[in-house]
Amino acid sequence: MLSFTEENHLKSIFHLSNNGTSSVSTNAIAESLKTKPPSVTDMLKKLSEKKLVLYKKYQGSLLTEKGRKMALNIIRKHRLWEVFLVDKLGFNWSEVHEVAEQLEHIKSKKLINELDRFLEFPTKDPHGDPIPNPAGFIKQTERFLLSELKNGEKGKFIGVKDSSSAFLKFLDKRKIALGSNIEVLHIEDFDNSLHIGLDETNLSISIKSASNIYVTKI
Amino acid sequence: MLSFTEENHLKSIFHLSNNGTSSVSTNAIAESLKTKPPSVTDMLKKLSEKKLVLYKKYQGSLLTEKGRKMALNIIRKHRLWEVFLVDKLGFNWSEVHEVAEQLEHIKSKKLINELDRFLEFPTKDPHGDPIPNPAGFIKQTERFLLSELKNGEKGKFIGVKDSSSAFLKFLDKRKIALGSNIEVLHIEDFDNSLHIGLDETNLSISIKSASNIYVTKI
DNA sequence: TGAATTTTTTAGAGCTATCTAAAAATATTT
DNA sequence: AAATATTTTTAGATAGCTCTAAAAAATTCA
Repeated sequence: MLSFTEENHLKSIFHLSNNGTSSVSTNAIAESLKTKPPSVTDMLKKLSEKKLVLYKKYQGSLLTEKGRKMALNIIRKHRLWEVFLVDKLGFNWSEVHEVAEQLEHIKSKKLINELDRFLEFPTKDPHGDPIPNPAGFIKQTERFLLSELKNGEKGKFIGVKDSSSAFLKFLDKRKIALGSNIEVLHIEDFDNSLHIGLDETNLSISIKSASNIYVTKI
Repeated sequence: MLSFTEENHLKSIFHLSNNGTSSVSTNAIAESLKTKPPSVTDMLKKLSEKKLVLYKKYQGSLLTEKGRKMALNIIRKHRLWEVFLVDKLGFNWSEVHEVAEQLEHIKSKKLINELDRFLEFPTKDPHGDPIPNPAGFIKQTERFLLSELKNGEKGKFIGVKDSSSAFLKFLDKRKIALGSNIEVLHIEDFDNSLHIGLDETNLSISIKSASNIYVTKI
């Protein structure tokens, strides 16, 4: 039985590691959990002993298959509760996260399976993220280039095609980050450049840039 | 913001004190929480500093009005979640307690008020216990133990005294459910066991069981 | 009422999770 | 490649909740 803190660390590592595929730095985990690096180091040792992460001093940490399954289970619970809050209780999608952060730690297999059934087996949460199945399998949603989206369509930024440092700096400067929601507001006729909505701001990017950005439709 | 442990102590004191009206012994609290008396003493000092209980060494403890309100709020949440689990997720009423024990500690006013509305403002939980309103007011109906009924009297089953899972299973097996109408047909002289009429069937139950069943007279 | 019993508290320790300050390792820059 | 900066770990401390063992107070009973 994992503690809340252990579960939160697993979840954080999962999110920071490209769904458990890459290695994550101690500082990144600390920042995402609003805690300090020494606390994370302690926890990594603990999770390593439980065979949930592979941890080597100064070398970052990587989820094991077991750890990845556990993280997916917590994420499954989090996202199902979000669906419940929005669909059944009328929460706004921006209000659900904090409450789901609490509900995701409730321990009861029956509860979560019955909730899943009650919600009629949803496949996406209110933010458009996929809900893992009970076995921890996550259906990869089809990805598109931002340049393939039509006027008015919305996408979530999930990756880049060519990850040259110049392009990554370009994205940083415009605050286009992994997970950003992007709406195509207008496509310019003469140069195919895109006017896009990003959080509260609007900006314009070239077709070349848009052809380098992967999104999932939401 | 109270911790889980603090909330559990308040709830325990409330239940042991006749709805917050009488004083409760340290040992009784320890037993009900499956913890040891020294832990309870520590907690009583803490709750006393927060003005939630009146505590004097060796004299037991009594909820303050503030403490009583807090206890009722936790009980409200517990019972609303029980209704949700039974009515919406199809839990058996003997399975809900353990999960509700976890759910009752979720902190979100909006969550519980929306849940209340979603459930259409129920007034009783699946065990027949009244659900306090948001202000902590609890409506009491006059209730009797089945063992207090005389020959020929009829009652409606509204709740149990001790809701141990063993006893709830006992009731399930005999199809004695909330709302069942029970008639006392005969009281056996030598062991005080009761012959009762239940819907279309008759059965016999021990005085011990009858002392655990609350009814309203009808 | 005085002795025995029970209840309750105190004292002291362990475990988890957190922190700050300082040391060690790694990465970056000139 | 050496100096500098950053990241990460270690060391040591604190707070919350728990325990056992022993002392203190209250209660029971003979």
